[in-house]
Amino acid sequence: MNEKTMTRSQERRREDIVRAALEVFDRDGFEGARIDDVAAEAAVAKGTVYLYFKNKEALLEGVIHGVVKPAVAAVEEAAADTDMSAADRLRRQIGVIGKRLGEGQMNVILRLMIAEGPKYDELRRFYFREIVNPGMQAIGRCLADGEASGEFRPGTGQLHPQVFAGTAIMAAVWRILFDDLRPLDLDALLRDHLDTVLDGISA
Amino acid sequence: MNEKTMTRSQERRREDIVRAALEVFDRDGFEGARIDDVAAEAAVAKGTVYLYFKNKEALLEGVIHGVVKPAVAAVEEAAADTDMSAADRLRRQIGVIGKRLGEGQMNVILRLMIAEGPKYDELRRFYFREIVNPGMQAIGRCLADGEASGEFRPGTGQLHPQVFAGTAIMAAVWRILFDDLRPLDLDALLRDHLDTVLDGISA
Amino acid sequence: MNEKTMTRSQERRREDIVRAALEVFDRDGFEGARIDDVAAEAAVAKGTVYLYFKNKEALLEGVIHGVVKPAVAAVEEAAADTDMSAADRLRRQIGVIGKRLGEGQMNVILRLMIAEGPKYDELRRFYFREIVNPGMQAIGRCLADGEASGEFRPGTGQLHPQVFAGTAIMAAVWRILFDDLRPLDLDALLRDHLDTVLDGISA
Amino acid sequence: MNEKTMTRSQERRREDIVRAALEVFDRDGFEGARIDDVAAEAAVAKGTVYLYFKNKEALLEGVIHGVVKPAVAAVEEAAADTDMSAADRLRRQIGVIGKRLGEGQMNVILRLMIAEGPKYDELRRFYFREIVNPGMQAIGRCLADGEASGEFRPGTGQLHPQVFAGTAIMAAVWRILFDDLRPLDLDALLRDHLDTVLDGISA
DNA sequence: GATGAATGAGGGTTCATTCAT
DNA sequence: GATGAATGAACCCTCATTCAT
Repeated sequence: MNEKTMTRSQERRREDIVRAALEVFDRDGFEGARIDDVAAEAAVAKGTVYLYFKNKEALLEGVIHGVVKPAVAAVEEAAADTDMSAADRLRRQIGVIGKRLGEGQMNVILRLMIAEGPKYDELRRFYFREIVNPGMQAIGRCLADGEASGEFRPGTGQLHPQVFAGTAIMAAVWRILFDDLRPLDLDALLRDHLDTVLDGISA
Repeated sequence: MNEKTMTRSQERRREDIVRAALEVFDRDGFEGARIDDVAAEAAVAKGTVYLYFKNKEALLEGVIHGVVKPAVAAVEEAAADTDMSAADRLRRQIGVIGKRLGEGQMNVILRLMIAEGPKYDELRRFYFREIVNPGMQAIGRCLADGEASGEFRPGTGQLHPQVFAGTAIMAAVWRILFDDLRPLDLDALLRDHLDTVLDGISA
Repeated sequence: MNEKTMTRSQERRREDIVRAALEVFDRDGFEGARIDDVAAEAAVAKGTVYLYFKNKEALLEGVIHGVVKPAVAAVEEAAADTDMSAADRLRRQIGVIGKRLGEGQMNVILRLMIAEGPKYDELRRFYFREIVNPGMQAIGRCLADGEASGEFRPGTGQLHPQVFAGTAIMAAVWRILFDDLRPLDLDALLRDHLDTVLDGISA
Repeated sequence: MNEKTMTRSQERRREDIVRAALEVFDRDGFEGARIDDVAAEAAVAKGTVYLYFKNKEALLEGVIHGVVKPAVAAVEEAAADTDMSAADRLRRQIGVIGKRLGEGQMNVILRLMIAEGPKYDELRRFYFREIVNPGMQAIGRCLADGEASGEFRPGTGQLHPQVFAGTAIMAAVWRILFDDLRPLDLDALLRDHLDTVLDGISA
């Protein structure tokens, strides 16, 4: 099945399988997931999965790419908005990252990456290159711009961007592990975080 | 094998197995780990593993307990030190968490928890109860005490403790996934983080 | 697809498929051959193969028939030549068998027959009836005629024809298995064989 | 499972599996054989087969080695007997080969070699090196010795040994394919063959 | 008729767990 | 208690065959 020559209905089928795989991976983890279940969830025969993905690892890639690619667009779009103040840009940037990670699909991707990434080098590189690095750089630019404009105090541009993204990661991990034990108010958390760190860097 | 009636050498044996399992789980993940490999690494026969742990899940528990229990002590110890200023206590608290998560065994535990936690409820509860919740509470106490003493600005006691722990989690995840692609200076990162958030909450 | 009502181009298509199958069976064996590969080799779609052959076994039959039928004609033609001396007729007969088996397509057929024959009874019967038995009888007639005419010593007519065909079979098997390890000079081998056995039976 | 450190009962188990595999391979061919059936025939669990053979190919090797090795001894023993006349030595040599190939296990091996040999290079080389080449050389020595002693006519030493082994191969193939359609009297065939070729080369 | 995507039974292999020694 | 051979359920993947277009 050539990816370039897929018909409309084939593309839909491929998406069905990716969607099903995401769901099953979320429920059972990657190793624990059975292709049988993915197929059933996608309402296709087991063999059909292998028409679209050459093996289970390719399916994992498909799932991760499927979620990461649109997210890249969102991060880029947030970064492109350069009219606002540095603080507002930072708020927006962190907000986008936090929302994606704290809820929905990117949450599952993070879990898959942490669980399976160490075994699949190319996947780790892809994830770093496409989304993590650009995200860190976007934050870094906000910091540098804010310092340059005098909005943030001197030295802010040198801070690790991870300081500003950490809470979003924490929220994601919390959601994966403890959401039923102690639910987290994502918006309030991100607000606390931003208020605190922005106060910490404001001139 | 009753845990109460173990001889000295049996306890040592058990520890060998736990140590070996931690190593193999770190290398291959929990699902990817073979009991054969754990046994070989511990220099015992495969059947012996089952004398000390009734199945693979129990071995996972053993590994996690083995790392978490001493860490609990460290967190408690850090929290007990109430002579210092709130800021110093917070620095110390975050430092302990960050060091444990950013390097060494707790890093592996976090990965195991994120990967397998959703499948093993009791483990998640244990992890939350024993280490996460106490850690969050210890941070919360620092914040409340600092606010009460006027060291931190009003409202600080209401902030989510996750704001202060997030960077440590981020460091752990980074170490798991990207350490070879972009190494992280853990000390510098934690310093950036603490400087920023402490500035953000200081009165 | 009724074999009687095929158009010219359909017949050509069928032959293409048979030719392709012979090639793939030669390369991968019958069990190892994939219908996909046969179709690709014949430059038709996979489904098309099933328009001409109801299943893989029928394709095997088609391949074997396709090679055996013309060979039958050759054996018959060689047998029909009754003008020559018995020795010359025998030489010719063995030569035809040896050439067919030692090189080219009949070689592949022999391999397929030995590998798959035991599983496909009808095929074995066909092969025996159409080519093996007639071949043995043709040799037997040469021997009997030569004995009757005094050209061969008494008793020659009672000898097993297999004695005279064995070297050709050996050559075929050798070619299948050891051609790269120790190439065989087919003509020289057959000459040695004929010289020896003819000396052995000459009056 | 280390082959050197096997206990008596493990060796017996291994032999059981090899024996079972030979039987199933004989019945269904190598590709058609299911490990399940081999295990059942050997009265062990499927997994046990994999304790003794790392995969199906290794099992095929085990089967072939198991039959070829004792046969090598027989060929060597027959070749060692240098007291007899060249003709008797040749009779004996051909007899040993013919018996082995015409009946019993070597027959199955030949079928397996012809069917699967082309796919398993190492197996072909092993078979050639261990049994075919030594067999051909043993025959060649008989011929050369007989010529040297004047027992055989000049030039006999130059003849292809395959001329003398061919009928045995033919018998084997016949037995594989046509034994039910036209049974072969192996002893009579070999006698015919030897009488004929020995007459053909006698001085 | 021709196509090739879809199907799903089947089989090789792995590995957690058991148990006889 | 310690061992490691034995077990068999489970699962990924292949590929002959079908069938909607």
